[in-house]
Amino acid sequence: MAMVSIKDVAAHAGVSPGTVSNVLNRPGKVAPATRERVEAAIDELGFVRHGSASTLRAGHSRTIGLSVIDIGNPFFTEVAAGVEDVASELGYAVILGNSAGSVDKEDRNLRVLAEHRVRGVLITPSGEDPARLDRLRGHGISVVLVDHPAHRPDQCAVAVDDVAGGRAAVAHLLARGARSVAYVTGPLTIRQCVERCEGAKAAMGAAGLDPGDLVVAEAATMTARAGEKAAADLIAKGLPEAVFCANDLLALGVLRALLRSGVRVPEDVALIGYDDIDFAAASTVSLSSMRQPTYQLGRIATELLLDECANPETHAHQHIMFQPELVARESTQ
Amino acid sequence: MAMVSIKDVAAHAGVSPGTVSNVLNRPGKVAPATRERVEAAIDELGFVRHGSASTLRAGHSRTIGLSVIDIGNPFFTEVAAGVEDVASELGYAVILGNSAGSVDKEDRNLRVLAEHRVRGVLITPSGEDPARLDRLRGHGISVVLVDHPAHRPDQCAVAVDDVAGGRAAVAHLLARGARSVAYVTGPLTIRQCVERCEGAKAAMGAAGLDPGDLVVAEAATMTARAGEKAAADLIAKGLPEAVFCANDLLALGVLRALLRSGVRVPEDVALIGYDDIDFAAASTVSLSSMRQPTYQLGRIATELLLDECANPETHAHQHIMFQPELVARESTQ
DNA sequence: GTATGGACTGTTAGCGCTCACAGTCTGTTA
DNA sequence: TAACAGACTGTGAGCGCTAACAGTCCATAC
Repeated sequence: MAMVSIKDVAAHAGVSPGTVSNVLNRPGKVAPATRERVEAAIDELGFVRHGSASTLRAGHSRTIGLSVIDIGNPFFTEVAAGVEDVASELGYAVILGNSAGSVDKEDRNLRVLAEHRVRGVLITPSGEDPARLDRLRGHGISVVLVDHPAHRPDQCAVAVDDVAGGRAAVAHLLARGARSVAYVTGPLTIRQCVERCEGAKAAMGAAGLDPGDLVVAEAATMTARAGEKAAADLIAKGLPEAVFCANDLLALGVLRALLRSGVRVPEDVALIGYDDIDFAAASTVSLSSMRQPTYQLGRIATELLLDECANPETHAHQHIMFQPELVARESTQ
Repeated sequence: MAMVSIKDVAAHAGVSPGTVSNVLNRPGKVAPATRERVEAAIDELGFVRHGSASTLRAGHSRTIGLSVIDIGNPFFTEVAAGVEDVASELGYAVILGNSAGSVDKEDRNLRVLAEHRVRGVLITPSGEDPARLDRLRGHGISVVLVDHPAHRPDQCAVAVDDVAGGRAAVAHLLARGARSVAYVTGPLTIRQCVERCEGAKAAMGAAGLDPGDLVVAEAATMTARAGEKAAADLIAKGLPEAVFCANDLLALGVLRALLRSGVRVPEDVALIGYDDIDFAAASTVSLSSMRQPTYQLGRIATELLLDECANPETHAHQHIMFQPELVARESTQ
């Protein structure tokens, strides 16, 4: 309980506080014998550096912020795992912020991050207003966008090509012979949903079909339950030959509703999802999906961020755009 | 970029730095007119308090740590959501640590948390060595155990009764008429797996069966893939009438393997999982499971922790033990 | 006019650490 | 022997903020 400080360590090891600070931060600069003595003192006294004092004096912290839209979504969980792994390898702590889709909550979280003077922020923005992020940069906090294209050139961003993903998914359905396709989507306020839709229409056009014939069923949330409901609507209206869902949760819901209604997948209706979450492969009719390099997204974004922090002059901003990959399984066989 | 400090705000508003600090921390103590002037200055200058300086001087931060075993597991994700919600309501930031089941990594994470002088730590411990946690207490950091019984009386803990859960799950299977039961479990180094097993055996005994007849199939990980493999082994050895899985991921794997082998669920084999993750309800044969108040676990643990921080003298340590709840679905109908 | 008290506001001394710089000490060279 | 370089180590200022305390000012009472 007796808060042991660098001074206590110094006294115990018979050196000056500056030397203790050196063994902590620049161990090469201190004679091996001294270093060992200091390290022994640190162990004996159970000294732990006071991060705030260090941050205050040094002018920067060893902390980054991660702001995601929904920590309950396996997609973001995997991103977070990638972030956490890289950060922890490099001795950085991660402060987690969950915006839950609310721009207000996101703003509050960003404020907390700014107060902590985090070194940088990884964010999948909820809103489309870049000004809020520019404010962070005003505090010397670097920002890297995750699963979102860059707002500006002097900024890193790591994204996945959602238009290409939508195109590939629907092209796959059409290649199987389907001539009528429905797109079950989440709210069309979500950029990803819109772009996947664009891609889907492009694929229709490329196959000589009218893009306007794509049946779009918009669900309120991107959950399995919403998918079941959407499927019920489709059944009522008359089923298409194939269904493309904006994520796997929706697709699992659709799959379940179809099977219960006696519709065979893929014989009667082919089905493809998006994200390739673990459960896609594990469902009873295994689900075709568009795989995204989710964990890599987190890893690379973090590497870019920490490089930007470590080498502000030489750092080259990058806009990385991954291509999603088709994973064909039973549901489109 | 020009780091605006409390001093700049003071100068701009024509008051002293102490007054600015007062409007930040004790707004009641300052005259309304002055307060407004200061607040205007804060807005105009875009001032954001330097959290590290504040922490250093005040002696405590507004940050808590959360250390979980696997952020990829929906169970922990939901816990994290509960933690994040409460923390954010009270203006606390959450530093996330993922131990990935490694005691070493957990130790590293705890060290980072100690350096940050977090106010407290919420942890689902990987190892069973309480000494490591006691070291945190030595730095004045409160610890609340999550999904784990308390190590000591002067400590809060929030857990779920895993023995009762195992008992209820198997009792449910036996009540359906099953007379032979297999338990598909994760590594038996995991406390939860062991206790659910104990519960399962207790239920056998209570039904007049020999607890030693419980067939225990231990999988290397708690994933769907491991569940499939375990099911293949069971099929090879001869199927029991019912299967209890230590979590839903295992159960989904078992379900898939059984259906593919032409085994009907629940007609030929009844199946129950544990955790009641979203996908349990969404699987093709919907999965019976033991529901745990996961989100509440996170919320309540955080509330206890922050109460302990806010009222160290009056705070009463609590050991809360939730009871899991049986959710019967098609797989045990 | 003086005393008194209440309501604010200003002053000040660090919190624990880092970093630039100034010292010291040893061994080497002219 | 004196000068000097090289290798460490000590010194000290201060990062931005808070909280205790010491003013200041005005209204009221005597």
